[in-house]
Amino acid sequence: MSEVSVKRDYDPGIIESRWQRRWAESGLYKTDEDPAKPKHYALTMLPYPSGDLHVGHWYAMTPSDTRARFMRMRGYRVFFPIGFDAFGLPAENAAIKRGIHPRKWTYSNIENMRGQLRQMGTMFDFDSEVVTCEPEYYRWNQWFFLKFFEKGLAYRAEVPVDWCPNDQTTLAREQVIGPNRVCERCGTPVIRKNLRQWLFKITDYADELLDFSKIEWPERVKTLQTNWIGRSEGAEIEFDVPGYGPIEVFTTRPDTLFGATFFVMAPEHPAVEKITTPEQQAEVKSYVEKAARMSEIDRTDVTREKTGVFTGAYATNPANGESIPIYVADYVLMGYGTGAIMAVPAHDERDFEFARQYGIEIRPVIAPPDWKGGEFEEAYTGEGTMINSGRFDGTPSDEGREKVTAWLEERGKGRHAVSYRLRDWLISRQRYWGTPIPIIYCEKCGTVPVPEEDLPVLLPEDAEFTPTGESPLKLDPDFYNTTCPRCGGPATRETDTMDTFMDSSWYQYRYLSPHYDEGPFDTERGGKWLPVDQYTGGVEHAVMHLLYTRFFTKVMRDLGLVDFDEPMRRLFNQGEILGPDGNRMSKSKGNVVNPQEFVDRYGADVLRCFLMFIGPWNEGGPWDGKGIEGVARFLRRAHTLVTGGGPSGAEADPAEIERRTNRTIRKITQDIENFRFNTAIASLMEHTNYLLAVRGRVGEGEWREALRSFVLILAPFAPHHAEEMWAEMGLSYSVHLQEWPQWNEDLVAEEEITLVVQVNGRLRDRIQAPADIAEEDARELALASPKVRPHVEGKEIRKSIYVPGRLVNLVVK
RNA sequence: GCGAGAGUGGUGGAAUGGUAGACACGCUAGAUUUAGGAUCUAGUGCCCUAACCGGGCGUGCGGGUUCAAAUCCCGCCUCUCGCACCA
Repeated sequence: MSEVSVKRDYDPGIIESRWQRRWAESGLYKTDEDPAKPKHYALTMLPYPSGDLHVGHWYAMTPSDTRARFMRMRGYRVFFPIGFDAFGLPAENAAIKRGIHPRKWTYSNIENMRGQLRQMGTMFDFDSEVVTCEPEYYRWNQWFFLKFFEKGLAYRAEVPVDWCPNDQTTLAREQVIGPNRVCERCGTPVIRKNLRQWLFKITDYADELLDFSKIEWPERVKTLQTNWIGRSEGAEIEFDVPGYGPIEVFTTRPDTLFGATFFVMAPEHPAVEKITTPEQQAEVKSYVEKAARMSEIDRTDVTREKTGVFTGAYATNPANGESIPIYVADYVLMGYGTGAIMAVPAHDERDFEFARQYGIEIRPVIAPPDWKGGEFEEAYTGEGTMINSGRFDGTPSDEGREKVTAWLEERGKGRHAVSYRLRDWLISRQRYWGTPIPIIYCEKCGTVPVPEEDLPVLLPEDAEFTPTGESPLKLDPDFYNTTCPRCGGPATRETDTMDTFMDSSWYQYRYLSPHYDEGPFDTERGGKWLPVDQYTGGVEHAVMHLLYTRFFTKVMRDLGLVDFDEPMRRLFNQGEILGPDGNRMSKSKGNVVNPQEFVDRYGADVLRCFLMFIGPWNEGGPWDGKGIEGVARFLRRAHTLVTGGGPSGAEADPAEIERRTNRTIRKITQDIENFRFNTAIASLMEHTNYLLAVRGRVGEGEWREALRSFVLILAPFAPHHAEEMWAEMGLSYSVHLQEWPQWNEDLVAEEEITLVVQVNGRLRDRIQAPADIAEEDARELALASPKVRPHVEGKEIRKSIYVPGRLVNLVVK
C-alpha cells in the first residue's frame, strides 16, 4: 500500500463521524452500572452555553476525557456527565441586543454545543445531561432555598452590597475581583449600595470550611480559601463612652490593651453621630460625607495618607481607666470586626502612622527582646514582654493575650472572640434570567415561604427583561401579585432571582438522576456514585464555585441528603489557554481561537492530542497553532503502523520490542495518573518512531502483540484513530471496551546500559556495559577507555563513585 | 507590603541530586517530484577549530554544600497570579 493511499485512508471528517455514529448507536458510553466494579465519578466543570465551543473548552475537557477513558479501561465503572449552566447574564444581554428571548438564545446555543461536544470524541454520558434553566432543575434550587430558610440559613437583611452598574444587579462579595473591585463578569468597577437582600449563612460553616483534611485539593486552592475565610482569633473588648454607653472593639492583640492611646470608629459606624460633641459635629459630618462619596478604590488605597477627625468624645480604657480620644477615620472599615478599634500605635503599623500624623502618644507596652528602651522608630508588631501594663508587667505577650482576655471576662468587659473576613453569601440578583426566589410577602403574615408542593415558582416567559436596576419580575403583575399561602389574602412575590452560582453548587448531584421528581436527586443512586472522585476545572473559581459547593454539601449532609462532608475528593486545576497575543481570549480582543477550523483540517484526535502535548496541563499558556503539524504527523505515522507494510523478517531483537512496549505502557499509565499528558504523548511518539523503525524486521506474533498494546494505550488520547486501527487489525469492537494493558516490571529492565564515565565530575566517555556490571568491573572498563586515560594518567585516583547501572566518577588529583 | 508559582536552545517543552535540552515545532542539506505541497533521510544549544579530532562554555544573577547541582541551601533580579488599611 502506498503512502498516498494511506493518507487518503484517514480522512478525519469521514472516519471520526463514522465512529461517533457507531459509538452512539451501540450505546458505548452509556454509564456502566456494574456493582462489581469500583466506581469512579469524573467531573469537568459545568460549561456555560455561550454559543460555540472554543478552544478553551477543548483544553479543559479532552484531557479529562482521556483520563476518564483510561479509568474505564483500568476496570472502573466510570460516570462522566456533562450539562449546561444555562441561567445567567450573557443570555439576557444577547437577548436585549438581538431582540430574541433568553431561552431561545440559550437553547440554540445548547443545541449547537451538543453537536460540538460529540465532535470532540468524548465519552460523556449524554443521558445524564442537566440544563439548569429547566424548571425540573431550578425547582430544586427553590427547594434548597426553602430548606435553608427553615434552618435559618437563608435570611433577608438590609446590607451594604456591591452593585454592578453595567449589569444592573448586586453581586456576592466573591464576585468582586481585585484591588480595583470590579465585577467578575464584565469588569466594571462596582459601587456600594444599601439594599434589602437575601443571604445564605455560609459564615455558620466558616470553621468547617477551613478544614481540608478530607480532600486532596491543590495547596493553592486551599490557601486561597483559607485566606478568603480569613479567620482571626482575639477578643471583643468593651470601651465605655461616658454619656453614651459601651462600644465594642475587636482585637487580635488584647495583650496590647494598656497601650491603647486613642480609639477609632469607621465613618459608617452608627454611633458616630451620637457621640460627637456639638463643637465637632460640623467637621465630623463633612468627613463622614466625604468618606461616603469616595470610591471604594480610593478608600482602600494603602499608599494614601491616613486621615481622620476628632469627635470630641472620649472612651474609657477598661484596663487602666484612662480616657482616650475617639476619632473617626476611614482606615477603619465597617465591614470587619465591630467597625471600631482600640488604637495601639506602638504595636500596630496603621495606628502608628495615624498617631504620628496627629501627635498622639505612642506608648510601648510590649518590650521587644533586647530592647534598651527609648522611642520606637516604627511599630513593633512582634512578640515580647509586657510593660507599662500594671499587674501584667513581665508577662510574655503570647501568654498575655489569654490572661488579659480572662481578666476582662471576669469583670464583664470583654470575651474571647473569633472574627472572619468571610461574609454571608448574597444570592439576590435583580435580573430576569435566573431562578425566582420562592418567597411571598403578605401584609398580614409577613415573609412567607412558598409551600413545597407549589414548587416550582415558574419564571414567566413573557416578562419585560430589560434591566432597570429593579427586578424585571416586579414589572410583571401576573407574577408579582399573588395570594398568601397562609391566609389567602393579597400578597406579592419576591422578585429577585438567585445568583447562578446556586445552580452550580449542587449540579454534580443532579447528574445522577436529572429527571427525578421526588427530591433534588435519587439518594439511592447517590449511594452508588457519590462523592465526585476527580474534579477538574480552572482555578478562577477557587473562592466562588468551589467554596459554595463545599458549603452546599455540608448543608446537604446536615439535611440528611448525603453522608459525607466534601463534594469532590480530588481536584485538579488545569491552566488556561490564552490567545496568541498572550491575553485572555475574548471576542472584544479578537483573539479567540476557533477549534472548528482545526477539527475540519486535522480532526478531533489531532486537536485533542495537540492540546495535551503543548505543555503541562496545569500551566496553560498562549495558543500557538504551529506545532499542530507535528501531532498530525504523529497520528498519521501511527496509523501507517497498521496500514503500512507488515512483518517480513525477524532481525529485530524481540526482547527489545517487548522491553520498549512494557516501558511505554508503564510510562503512559503513570503519566495519565499524574495528569502529565504532555510527556505521555511524547512517549507515544517515541514508541511510534521506534515501531516504524523496526517495522518489516519483526516476527508476526511479536509485531501484532506490540501493535495491540500500542493501540490500547493510544485509545484514551486519540479514540477515533485507535478505534479505526483496532478495526483494521481485525479485532472485535470496541477498543474502548478493552482492558488496559499491564506491564511487567521484569521486562522493563535493560540488559545493557550506557555507562557514563566522569573524571572529577566531567563527562569523558560513554561505554556500553551489561546492566548488572559490578563496581570493580565498571571502574576497570572506565580506566581502559582511551578517552578517559589522558585525564587520569599520571594522577592519583583518590576516590571513585559508582552509581549502579548509571555512572562511574573518578576523582583524581 | 504579604502569599503562591515561574525563569532551561530560535519556539513549546523534557530532565526533581548522576549523560542538560527527551518529544515536537522551526530551520539547513539531501532523496523523491515538471513544480509546489506532502513524504523520507541526515543535521541542528553557543563558542574555538578550514574541517575532523578534540576542547571550552552553558539551565535569570551572585555565592555555598557535594565526587557530582537546572535540581539542595543562602542572598538578589525579573515575570505571572492571588490578597491587600482585616484591627
